[in-house]
Amino acid sequence: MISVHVAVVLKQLADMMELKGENPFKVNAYRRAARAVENSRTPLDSLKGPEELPGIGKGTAAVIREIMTTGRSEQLEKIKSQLPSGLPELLTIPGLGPKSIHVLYRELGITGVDELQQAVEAGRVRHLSGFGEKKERNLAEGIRQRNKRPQRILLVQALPLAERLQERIEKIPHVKRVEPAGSLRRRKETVKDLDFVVATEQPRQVAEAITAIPEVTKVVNHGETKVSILIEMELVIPVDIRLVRPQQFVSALHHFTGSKEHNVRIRQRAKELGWKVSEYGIHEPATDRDFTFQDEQEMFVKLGLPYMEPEIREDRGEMDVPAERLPRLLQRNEYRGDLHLHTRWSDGIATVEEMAVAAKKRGYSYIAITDHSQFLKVAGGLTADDLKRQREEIDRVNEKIAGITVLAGVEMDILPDGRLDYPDDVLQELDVVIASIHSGFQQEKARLTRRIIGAMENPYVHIIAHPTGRLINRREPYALDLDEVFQTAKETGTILELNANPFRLDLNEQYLKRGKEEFGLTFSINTDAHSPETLSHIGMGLAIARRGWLEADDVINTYSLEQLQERLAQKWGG
DNA sequence: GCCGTTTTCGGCCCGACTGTTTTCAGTCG
Repeated sequence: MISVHVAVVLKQLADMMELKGENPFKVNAYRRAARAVENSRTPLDSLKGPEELPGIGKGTAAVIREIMTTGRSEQLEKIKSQLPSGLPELLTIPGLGPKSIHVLYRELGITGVDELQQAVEAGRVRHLSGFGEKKERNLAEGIRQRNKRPQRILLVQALPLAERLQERIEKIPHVKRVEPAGSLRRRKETVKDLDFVVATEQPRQVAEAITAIPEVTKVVNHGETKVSILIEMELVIPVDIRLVRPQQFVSALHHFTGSKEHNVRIRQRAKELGWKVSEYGIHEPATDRDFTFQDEQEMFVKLGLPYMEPEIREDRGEMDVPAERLPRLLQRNEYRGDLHLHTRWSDGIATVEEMAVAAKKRGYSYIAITDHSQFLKVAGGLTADDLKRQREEIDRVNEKIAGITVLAGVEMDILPDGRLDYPDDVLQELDVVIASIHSGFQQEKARLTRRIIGAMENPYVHIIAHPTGRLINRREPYALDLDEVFQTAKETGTILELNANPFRLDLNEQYLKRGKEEFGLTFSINTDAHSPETLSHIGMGLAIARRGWLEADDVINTYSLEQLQERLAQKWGG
């Protein structure tokens, strides 16, 4: 985890140097170094030296070594002592960048958001060079927006909104094609806004029509080829729409799908080949020719690259590994069964049979019923005796319904003191034992880590559910030494879950990638569904798994029932 | 600060939009 800390410090250093007005290329060099450290398949302490990573030379390597030995950077401390501590937070105000912050600080002595707000209200900002009345008003609005702190929108909420809006735009005359792009297309766990690319020969007319959509509550920007609006459907969400000619559509779609970092690498690549990539196509200056494409595959081929799915376009190695090392990402139809489901026996709303029928409809070959254990009284946790009676019901369902196998399992609490909620002789009787934490979130890192590791060391515990306990926008992950957890998972053959609940998505994509690449771990993707409807959340889980570079072999839910049982049994072998 | 089958110096991804300027800087994605 040392790499994570080093990357954080390097990014801080870059931010502070930017505010100080350092050479932007120097600032960028530190940002690139931070990314290189973050995305390296090999952790820093396993390298001969930081210089092995691309973009890291003598200077940055020395800073990294310092952070690795002392935990801090003297250079950063020094800049921090020169610049007021409130400046970096000014960067979070939309429309305000390092240059303007520098002027505000130099001319008005502004060192924080509150002071800026006062200066704006007093009308002192408009007189600065490069500022004016309009800019001052925009700043006031920017501060308001920042203070509202718009939460990022969950992917599961954004997807249906995007679909509805897409249908709206498709109906506008002269629209030839419209597709969502941006982080939504890359399937990030949350999105800030929706991006669309529209193909049309009549951009002005179409732009007009878009601003006239009834749900549009505000037109933020309205240029020749770009419209920014606020849409109010179930919630208010910013939407950016780019209008291009039909032959430019594919390049524009690629460009606005991003990520920004991926695009930078793509353009560098093109430049090496003597071309220029923009949202309009590939330009060859030598011959003054322009290339456009029928689909994205064609564009990647032109650049001599293998096709990269939107989910991995993050500059997290996809541009650096050889084509054969790019993952064959997990597909929806490879997923054969959900291993973490609740029923009325605890806090679910459906019966075992109803869950089995719904799962069969989705084409699954098996499921596991894993209700809560006795400790979780608020959720109606089951006693050992309840489990026996539930097993009888599961047996009956298995006899009644053909074509799907229902496994008997449990989601057992790891108690606050680290003990497990059932003795081994109870666990031994079950097909699938999931262990998880629902209490003592505030405990210290060592203690929480020990609780999870203790559970993994039990020979009957197959899976650790939602390992970090985070809830997106609601609760931070609890303190955990994940390196230790990953190491123990590897040694004991314990499987870690990617919980597909849209608020959890836990493990997150970066942990999945690291767990796979550094530790060779196997994962299980489960919905934790409490109703037949929420079985559909598996889509979110699959999306995050793909963003974590997972392939079918990395996920036990793609195994046949036989393979699955064999893999679960490996736990006994240690 | 980093980097080099054109380079050890002079570059470093590209374009739209806004608001401030009268030809462009700053910000954003």
